[in-house]
Amino acid sequence: MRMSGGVEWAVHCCVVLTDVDQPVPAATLAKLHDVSMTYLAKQMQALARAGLVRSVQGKAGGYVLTRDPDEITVLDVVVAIEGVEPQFVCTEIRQRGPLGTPPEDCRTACPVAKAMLAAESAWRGALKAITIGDLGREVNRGAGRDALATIRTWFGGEAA
Amino acid sequence: MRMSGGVEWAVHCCVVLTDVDQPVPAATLAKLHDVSMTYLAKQMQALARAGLVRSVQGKAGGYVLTRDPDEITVLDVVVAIEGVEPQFVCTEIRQRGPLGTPPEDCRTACPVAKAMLAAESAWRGALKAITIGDLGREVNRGAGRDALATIRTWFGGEAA
DNA sequence: GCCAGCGTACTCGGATAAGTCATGTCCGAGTGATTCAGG
DNA sequence: CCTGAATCACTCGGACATGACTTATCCGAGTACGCTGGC
Repeated sequence: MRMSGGVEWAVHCCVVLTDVDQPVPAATLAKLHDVSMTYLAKQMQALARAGLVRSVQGKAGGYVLTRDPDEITVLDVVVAIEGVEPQFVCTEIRQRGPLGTPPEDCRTACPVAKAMLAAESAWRGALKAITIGDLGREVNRGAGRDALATIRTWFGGEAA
Repeated sequence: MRMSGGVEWAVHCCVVLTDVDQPVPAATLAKLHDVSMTYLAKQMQALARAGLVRSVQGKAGGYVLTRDPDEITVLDVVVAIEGVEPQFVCTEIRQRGPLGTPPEDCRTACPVAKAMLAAESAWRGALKAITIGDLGREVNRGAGRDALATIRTWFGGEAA
């Protein structure tokens, strides 16, 4: 049950996209983080499909956030990359086998599934409570300076 | 990020082992749930390695819980099957690339990692709050009868 | 000096291989119950 | 009838194929910019 490593890249990319006013190409994002350019492109495509970022084609193209960073939760990014399928899927074991519970007695969810889904719900709730904007502010606070502005300036240098 | 399907089997097996007084072989557990006997054996091995169940060899052998069902949390079972590795591993992206944060500024954890780990912690907390004993009682309550006793009786018939 | 058209270079996007892990299976080692002979 | 050991059948345990998914990559489609030529 390991989370895709692409999620970490995607979240970081969203954070640095917080503070830009022009599209940033995937190649620049890859160079900034020193990761595989083509694979990161794949993650950005997923973000675009999910509607979190907007892709701009052409010479000065790239990616831009579609809405305010405070309106994008970490959960949104995770779901965009990992998909919407829940981590636990109940296969209704209780209905199988010689002593299987008859379907008419299965009005309520299987207790095992309930426990798993409750935990998953707690996980989602925690991810939903944090926005990309929060992360950006915390990055700046932790660095003791406006790190995002530095990156934005560097973006300008790369574009030129 | 899908959880192994074996976890569901393992939890159900632990629940039915709640109420037995003699070892139950993996073959019987597989027949009860109508699942692959050999693969379920693998899961039971993992539970034994984790110390949740005790294996008894020989003719009347099988598996028994090692401690009170109320002392075994669902998290214990999940960890036994899935392993202890966290679902999210921070690769310290912030330290890489031309604008990487210098290590001396990385005293505190990366905000992205902090968010992910907080969510994972919430997930673990929810799983830890539910015990195998809880699930057994809920199964009986949902069925409106002592379903576990029925299974125990059936175990006796299988052994004979 | 201004405008239209064209070429170009840069961007994303989906389709395509390789590696890794979960899934599913098999056979050998070990052990407790049974059985059977002897006292 | 009791005791003891040898046998036997049944159990677990780890080593071995298979398939799906994540990871990583490539090439083609599309578009905005910049240049050139004409007005």
